[in-house]
Amino acid sequence: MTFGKGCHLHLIDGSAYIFRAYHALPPLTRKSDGLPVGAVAGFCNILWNELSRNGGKDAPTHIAVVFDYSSKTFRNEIYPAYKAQRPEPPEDLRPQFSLTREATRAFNVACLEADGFEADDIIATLAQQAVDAGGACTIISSDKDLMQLVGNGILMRDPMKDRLIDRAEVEEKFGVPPEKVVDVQSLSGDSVDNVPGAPGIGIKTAALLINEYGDLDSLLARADEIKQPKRREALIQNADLIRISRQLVTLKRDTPLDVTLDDLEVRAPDPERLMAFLTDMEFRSITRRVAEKLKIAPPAITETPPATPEDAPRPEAPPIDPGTYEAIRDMAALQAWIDRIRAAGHVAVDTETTSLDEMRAELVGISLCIEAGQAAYVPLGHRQGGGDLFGSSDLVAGQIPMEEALAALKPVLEDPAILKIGQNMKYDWKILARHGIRIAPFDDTMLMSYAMHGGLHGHGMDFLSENYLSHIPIPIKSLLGSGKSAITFDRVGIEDAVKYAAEDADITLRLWERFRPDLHRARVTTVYETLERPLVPVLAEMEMAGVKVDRDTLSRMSNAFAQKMAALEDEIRTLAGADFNVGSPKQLGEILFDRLGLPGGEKGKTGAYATGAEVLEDLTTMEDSHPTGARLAARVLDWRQLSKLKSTYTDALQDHIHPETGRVHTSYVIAGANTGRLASTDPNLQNIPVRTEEGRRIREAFVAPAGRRIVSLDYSQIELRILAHIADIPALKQAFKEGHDIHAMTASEMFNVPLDQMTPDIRRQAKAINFGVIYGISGFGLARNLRIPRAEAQGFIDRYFERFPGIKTYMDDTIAFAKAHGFVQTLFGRKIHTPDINAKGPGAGFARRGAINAPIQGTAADVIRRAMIRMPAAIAGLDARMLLQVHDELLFEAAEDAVEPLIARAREVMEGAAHPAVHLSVPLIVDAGQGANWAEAH
DNA sequence: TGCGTCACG
DNA sequence: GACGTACGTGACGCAC
Repeated sequence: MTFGKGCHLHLIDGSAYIFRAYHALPPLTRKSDGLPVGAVAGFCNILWNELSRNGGKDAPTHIAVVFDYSSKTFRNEIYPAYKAQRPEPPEDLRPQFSLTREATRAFNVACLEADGFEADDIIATLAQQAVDAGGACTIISSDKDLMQLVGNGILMRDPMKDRLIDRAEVEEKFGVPPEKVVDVQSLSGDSVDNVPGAPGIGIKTAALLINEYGDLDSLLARADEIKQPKRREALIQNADLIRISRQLVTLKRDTPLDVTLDDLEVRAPDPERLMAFLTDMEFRSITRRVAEKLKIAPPAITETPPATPEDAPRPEAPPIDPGTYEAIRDMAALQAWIDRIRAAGHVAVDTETTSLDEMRAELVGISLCIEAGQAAYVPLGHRQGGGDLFGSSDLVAGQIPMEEALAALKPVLEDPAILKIGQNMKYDWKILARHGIRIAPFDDTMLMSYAMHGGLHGHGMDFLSENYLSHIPIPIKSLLGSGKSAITFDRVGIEDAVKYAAEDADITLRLWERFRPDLHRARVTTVYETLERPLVPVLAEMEMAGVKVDRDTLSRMSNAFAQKMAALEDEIRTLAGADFNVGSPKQLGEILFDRLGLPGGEKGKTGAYATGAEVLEDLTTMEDSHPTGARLAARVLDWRQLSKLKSTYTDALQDHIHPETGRVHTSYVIAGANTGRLASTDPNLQNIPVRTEEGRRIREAFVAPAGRRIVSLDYSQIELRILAHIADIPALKQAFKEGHDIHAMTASEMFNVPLDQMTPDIRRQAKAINFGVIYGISGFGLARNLRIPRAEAQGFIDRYFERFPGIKTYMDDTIAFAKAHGFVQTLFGRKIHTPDINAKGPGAGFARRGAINAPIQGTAADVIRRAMIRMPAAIAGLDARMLLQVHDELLFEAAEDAVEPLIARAREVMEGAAHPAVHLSVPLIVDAGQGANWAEAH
């Protein structure tokens, strides 16, 4: 039904519901595992009451529940203090936010939120759309901030008092009609939300003034006419603040939304899905009430607490049998599946393509799964086996035309009320984005596993299936072959493809069913929902944007390197007196230590001499005793540097320039690094040289297109700042607050050297110690790094611990925590498991240092993830985009006149990224640069 | 495929 | 008392 005259939209203020439910009910926890669910129970009750209200003339034809997305909105850009001193939600409420959204979907009601906007803005926008379309709208809320909307077909209803709020009611509260509520609020301000207003003027006075002068602008223009001196001055002095206040309190009626009114049509809940949710929450009375109303038998709720998550009772699922999967070959069959998906409210999705490179891959088919064992595959791009010289060939018959199938699936994949489930969703998201489809909302089983099992094992589907479902999936090699004779998926026969592809969707769905309750039990729902899942579209957009790389610059550098290398090779062979492969460590070792008889040759476990940079650097100091060997070692070091730069960078990067975009598109691995860091692959753009002058020039090839600039922002000393906070070191915190040179301060403290007598060498030693602390310092490691005797290094460490005793306490406490729990945590709750922490032997050292480092490195990783997730909304409207992340640095490309505002906004987001979840006791500082290329910007 | 090496934070 | 060690990554070439 198209929304129009006679339609009635109900908009429920979900966030207000949650807080009301939370405060109205005693703290209630789920019996089996103690998960706090009181607010969810209250929310379900209110929502169910709302949905079961008897018809009548105000019965909704369309309905949605609207939530706040986060505490940071566009209003913070206008006025940073806005809602800033809002208290943190209580600890036992936080995990319930996501559950209420799940509840909303379980009731089959559209669940809306928008990054950068308040729920009130979405409500204002949809209400306006509803009346513009000739329909009516009822807002279910008692929030006074929404009262400005009342009138012209928009009503409010207080859900608690069950009372209508009409124009008269608003006028009673504010002393003015709804259209002038904004004017009154601008003057009176709001101490709870930190809206400044004019000091000394409350609602009563404000209404009086507005009624006298007509509206706010007239009032401000004629402020000097006010008789009372205090009021007059308050208005004249604070005219700007009042205008800012107006911007803050005025609800945005044109919030960008990805749904239309038609998407919000009332749908009956799917009894099975709703019951599954309610029984999973262990809500006895609501389950019974809902079951009665739906005329079904209420399922039993088991309350036996599981001994461990692994022993939790699992619902019976049929065995995985690829023989039962369906091939969807015509629109009728596809439509039937779409209907089933809509009824289920969720679907596991997997795309099959011709390549693992999302920017080059062509879509071949899509598999779908609604419940365990119920899976299907839609072949779209399968081709005849042979093909001509150019690899092109005809499509196999019996496939729905791709555009037609995608047009039918797009509304489902983008429907806010249908949850899409994937394994490594960033891949499928990018493939479908290239066909104009933006998947939302979604869950990702890989990221769920990462949040729960980080540090325990990998999170690829094959491993997860075998480990958690005891099922080994069909190997892709059995279809594609391997090596030179490997084929692409479009050449796989459709019958085989159905089995393989649909099985993947089936497995994904089963993993999701299993992981969903586990996520709550492991207390990592917030990590998953705030640090993992929202990163997917952000990274996908960055990867698709790519970074422009200038081929000519790289090519010229490659040629120059080749010439220098050839000259070095000649010299090396002359010095060696033999022809050998300089690139072979084995041959080089034999030349140095056997043929030339240099001392210090040590063979490793493979029987080869070690020839690493450290070994060669030692040899270069033997100019007196072994002049030939010393010079040979020096030349090899030079050659190695050039060889690295050429093979890994100037040559390889050229091969990664995309033929159509002319840009390099890396791929970030979200669930790769144990600590929460991202990893960059194909190519790795997180290790582009910078430490040597020659290497740094490679960054000149990373350029901005004409008229644009590269902008780089990076956190200054973020890990040391986090260490100072976590370990609570007053001296370090003080130094950061006052903006001192932290390494110099450390040196001064440790070596009793006044700051004005600091030498670079003493500072360098202190810097090495500071880094060593982050890495889980050892006397041996520090000695090797500083090239000093081990006893001396140990003396430094002892002294450091003496001066900063909190560091030692942090280390000991962290190890003890890891031994007791089997994991350590970041400030944001990310868990990093430490399975080897109780190991005996040399492995124990690694595990201990890893446990010390992980909370620090991981917290820094969490901070920049939070910044990245907020960044798109923060820079919306600027001609600028985020391109790369390098652990503590974000790289952007921007139009020249957008550079300044970009730096201002991005810096604010990055420096404030820990808020509001964590209040760091040290400031985070971000440095910024810009230029025509990365070398200039950094 | 494993190892050594070396690029980055 | 000896073991072996700074933390976290990915890509390349060689040797098997």
